[in-house]
Amino acid sequence: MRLLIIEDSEEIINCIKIELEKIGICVDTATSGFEGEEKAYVNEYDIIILDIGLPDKNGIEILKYLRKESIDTPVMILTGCDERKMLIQGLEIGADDYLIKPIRMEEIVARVRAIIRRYNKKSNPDIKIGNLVVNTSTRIALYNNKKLELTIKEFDILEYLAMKFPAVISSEEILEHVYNEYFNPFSSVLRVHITKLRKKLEKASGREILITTRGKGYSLTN
Amino acid sequence: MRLLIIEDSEEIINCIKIELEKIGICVDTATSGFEGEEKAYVNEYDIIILDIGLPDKNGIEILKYLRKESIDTPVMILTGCDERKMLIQGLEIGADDYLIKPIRMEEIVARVRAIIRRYNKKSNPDIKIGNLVVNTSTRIALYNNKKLELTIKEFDILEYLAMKFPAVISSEEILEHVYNEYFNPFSSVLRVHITKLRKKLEKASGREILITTRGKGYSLTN
DNA sequence: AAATATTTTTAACATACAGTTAACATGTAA
DNA sequence: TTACATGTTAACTGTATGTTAAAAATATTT
Repeated sequence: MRLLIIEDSEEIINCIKIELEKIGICVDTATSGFEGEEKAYVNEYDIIILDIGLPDKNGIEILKYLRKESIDTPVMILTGCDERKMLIQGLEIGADDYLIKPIRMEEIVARVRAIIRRYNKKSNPDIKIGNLVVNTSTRIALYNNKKLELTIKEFDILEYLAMKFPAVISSEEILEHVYNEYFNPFSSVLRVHITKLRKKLEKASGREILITTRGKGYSLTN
Repeated sequence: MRLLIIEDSEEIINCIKIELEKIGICVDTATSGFEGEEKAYVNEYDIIILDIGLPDKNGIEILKYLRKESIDTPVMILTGCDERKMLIQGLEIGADDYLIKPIRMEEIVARVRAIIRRYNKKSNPDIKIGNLVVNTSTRIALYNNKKLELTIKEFDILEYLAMKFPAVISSEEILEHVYNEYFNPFSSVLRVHITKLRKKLEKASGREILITTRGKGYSLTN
């Protein structure tokens, strides 16, 4: 689960980030409207928390821009009590929730969780590739209806490859989605996870499911 | 089992709360429409009891809002005898039951039970998982027809896992349904209860019944 | 109302496992 | 052959979960 906060106050950012990371959410941050738009455009987030009162750019503009680019990520608006008018506008454009500052942290956490829950319920969670079934909401993967015992990271990787099937996905892209923005591209974590995941898939299917295309990346077969 | 009452009369709230807590339901309360919406949005309830005649906000509005946010928790409407028209509306929008004030308390209890059963699509209150029987109305759990001596909290946890069998349920979700809104998600209570419950189940069955799936949560086997 | 027993919660510590790192191995393309 | 990309293994680290004992809260008995 990956989230973007667009908020100019470093203090607020830090509080939110710490709380959300505690519950296993991967948090990216942007301290200006432009940076926020950029990141929201380039990366795929599950939730965006958006401050309306940014110095360089109006939060409503950002929201409009996102919806225009058909980025339909749920957006939660942060607003000071003097910015109520904008809030109404925001809700009309399609924000999913709002919070008025000053904020209680538990409240942020509770609401983010609520959004995630609802989002998971709505979306159709099964991805099927041949005999492989990946359920994104229960986070269970089956091969020939037999459960694969995957760790969190292994599942994350499999899920991402399954979502993008049959594309060949580069190591960088996988790392970017499974980790937050500050991952180390020279680390060997991914190679290790790939090895383990590949073994589990091969054991369950008796054949090669996770394929390497040298110089390009990884993909699944059906 | 966790329930929310949205009702402006403190007196009625207290009566209902006391009665329902007697049968092991964990009750949250809201004395205004806004507070009710807020709580229903943030927390996950198994049932909501909703008064139609609230001072600040029409009960029907609240129900509409909930359904729009795809909160599909069963809702039971409370109504005075002069508010019949609204009742019809409520049922159309998707209320699950209604009661006309003044209310007999046994009736509330009976109907709440009925809703729980209907919601779990069960005609009798027994949940059977292998040799384990969990009776949600007498709150007695048997293994091989022998009674398990469980405390209230242990039973609550077992009941919730049994209701969701064979799913793996996260610690958070269990806490959210077994405790009221003021629980601390970083506490170790659940781990302690799980340890004790697990021991009792193991002693009665001679094998492992309550399973941990690291990173995901707990589940029962049959 | 006090004394006692039971249950629940807290907190400190123990353990097991997933995640990561790093060193080394292997394979492939120029 | 060399250089680089990818694979493998094993040790290390950090985090999630398990355990225990004692404190706090609650229920029960006297």
